[in-house]
Amino acid sequence: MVYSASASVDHFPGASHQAKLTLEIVFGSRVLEFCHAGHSVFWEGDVASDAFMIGEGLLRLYRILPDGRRAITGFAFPGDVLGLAFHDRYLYTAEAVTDVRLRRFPRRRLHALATDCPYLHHDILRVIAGELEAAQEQMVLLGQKSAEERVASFLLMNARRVGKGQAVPISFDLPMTRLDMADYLGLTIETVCRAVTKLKQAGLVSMEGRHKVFLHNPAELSRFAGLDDFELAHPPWPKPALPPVETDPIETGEPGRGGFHQ
Amino acid sequence: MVYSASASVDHFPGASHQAKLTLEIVFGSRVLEFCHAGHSVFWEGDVASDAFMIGEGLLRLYRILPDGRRAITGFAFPGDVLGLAFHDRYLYTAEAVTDVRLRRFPRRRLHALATDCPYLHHDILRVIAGELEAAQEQMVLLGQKSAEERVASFLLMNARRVGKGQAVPISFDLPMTRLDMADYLGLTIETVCRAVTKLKQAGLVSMEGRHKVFLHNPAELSRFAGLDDFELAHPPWPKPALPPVETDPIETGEPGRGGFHQ
DNA sequence: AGGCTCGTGTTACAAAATGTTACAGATCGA
DNA sequence: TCGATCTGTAACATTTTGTAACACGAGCCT
Repeated sequence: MVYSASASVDHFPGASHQAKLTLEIVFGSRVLEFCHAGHSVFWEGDVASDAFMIGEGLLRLYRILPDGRRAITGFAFPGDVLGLAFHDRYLYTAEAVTDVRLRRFPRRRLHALATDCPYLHHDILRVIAGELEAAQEQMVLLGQKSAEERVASFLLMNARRVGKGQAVPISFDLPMTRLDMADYLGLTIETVCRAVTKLKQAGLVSMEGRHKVFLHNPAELSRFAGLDDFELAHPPWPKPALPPVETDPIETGEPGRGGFHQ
Repeated sequence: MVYSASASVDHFPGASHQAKLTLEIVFGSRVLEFCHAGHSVFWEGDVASDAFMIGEGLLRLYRILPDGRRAITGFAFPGDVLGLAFHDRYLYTAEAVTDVRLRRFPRRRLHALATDCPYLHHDILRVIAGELEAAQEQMVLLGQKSAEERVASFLLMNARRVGKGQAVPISFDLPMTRLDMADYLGLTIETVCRAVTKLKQAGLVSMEGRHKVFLHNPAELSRFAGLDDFELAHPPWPKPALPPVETDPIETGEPGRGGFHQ
């Protein structure tokens, strides 16, 4: 599935206590492998033998329904780590959108190392927490947002990768196709196009070719996307607690909106 | 936010190597706390100090968008553990649908214990992998499935909790309201009602009151839900690998559907 | 270079699904 | 029992999709 430049080298024998291992260090010990655009790194249902760290390029992560519908559950960018939180088998297929360079590490051994190294353990949790946060965000998007809000959110999500401090207009590439965007956002290709057109007509966005995007008013776009503000659209942390935090240990919770009384 | 029956007792001092700790054991050392229906265990944005294991009852887990829309990202049932994979703050509000009994354990200390105990470490990963799998499943549901498919999937998801081997008709309770179901499935109350009505008219489902469900033809319902079969609808594992697994280390990946050539 | 062709992207309009609104019936707790 | 809340149904409005036609751009061939 992936072309290996050479045999793997292993710098972490046995289970000795490693002082300050991190994912960066652990994966850094492994050879770079290559995967060409359109080819898969692994398939949904495969035994999840390895975890992967992306070095360069873009992966689409997807599942296929029995009748052929495709759901893209995420994209993997450089620096992302895949496969830490799986059961025995991969939950999705990972396919290269562009040519990809990545490194692999045996999943079980990675967790064995983590048992001996608090740094690595913490690093793994950080990655998994990120995955879960992304999944939550996506559930909100898919369940509650309109087509245009989804597209706006998607653009902002990608803008975030290029750094927040960047001057307006914020520009970046979208290497994936419109079909990828549609399958990720739970829309059709046409609806994605229409939404992009509206955002362009509103002067919030412009494009150069099909994959280069400019955001001319991130703040307004954020409001449009159902987010409070561009800066808050993503970590460090979205927004402060909704109501004041209750610290009283005795029976202080408020009934929520639409509180349930049975 | 939660009523504590008494002060907590701690059976796990220091960082000594504990041979066979599990989540069950660790949480079992803590007192039962209570949270009444309609009240919250914690709020989105709170500092995530504790993890929780549900003893009895049902929680709804949700986030609120700036304009007031509510997205339920999941429900927590007895035996479920919450809060293992968070960053510093809770990603969602956890609110009791029914009266709930649960136990808490400091999150950081839980992970510290896991560093010394492979059993516990494995147990934590198992839980997190389950969370992520549920999130993936939900993303597919919200992004790709029709209203009726979503409701059918939801019923099957709940049916699974009562055990697979049960005789037809499979019966179980749905303690949550229609609004909860709607906010979980990305629909309105009315659409949920319409879908339930259609399933009843098709003879696949019947109800007794609003919260008791009977599934008369789980296999057919599964097909209807966009799943292969009821038994395969959920773990042990959904379905076999899509194509035969590739083991050749040299450049063997097949271009996927809609392969991208740039 | 010119011109073809194929995959991809865009737009318009009709069709379907879902959301809204309104109201009647059912359920549950006080 | 009552009242409040939740649920179910129907008519209508809106959003999204399906279909189809056409535009664009990269690569290929001559």
